[in-house]
Amino acid sequence: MDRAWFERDAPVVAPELLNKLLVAVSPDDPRHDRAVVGRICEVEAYTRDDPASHTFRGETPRNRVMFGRAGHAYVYTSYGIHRCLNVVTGSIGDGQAVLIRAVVPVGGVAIMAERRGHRVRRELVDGPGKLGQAFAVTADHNGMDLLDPASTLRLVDDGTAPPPVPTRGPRVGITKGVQTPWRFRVP
DNA sequence: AAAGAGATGGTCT
DNA sequence: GACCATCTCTTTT
Repeated sequence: MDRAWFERDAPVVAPELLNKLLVAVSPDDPRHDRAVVGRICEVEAYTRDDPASHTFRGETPRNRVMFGRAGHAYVYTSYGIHRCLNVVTGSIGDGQAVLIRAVVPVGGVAIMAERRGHRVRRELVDGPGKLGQAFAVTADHNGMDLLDPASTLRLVDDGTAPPPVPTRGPRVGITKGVQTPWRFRVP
């Protein structure tokens, strides 16, 4: 995946990010080979001139990386509890990103279950906070280059095409910009 | 099956 | 001091 691929507007990148792979490894974990893999099945786009976006009111210490290089991770803490993962898009200074809301587990399922309190497979990674748990996303991942094969958290294209007609609808969990249909899912 | 509330802490006003 | 890009558990139909 070329970085230029991500240097387009978030609403364009978002639907095309569907069916790409998210891979996380935990090198610090004493156990061997703790890789977790999921196929992205739900995303949301957030842009600068978007009242629901963290960048709507300009650059702050928190949203700094959203104004940085495309393909990097923007991790924020939601409701003081959850870590949510975004991929920065657009050009430097644009302040856009795509929130990864859900994946289909395809590898390391036992590890995800362990981190998630042994729930049924369907409930392992079907929300942004749950994804943060299952992939062990932390503030340390903020600003990480998701396109670097050496990164412990990265995006991979295994050749699977995005859905030709993704399910599209309003974003969830927001109070402003509710009408903008920038939530995309694999049908 | 659906609806409600508490948890919990950083960020911004 | 208010507001969250959420989740889980409990209570109510």
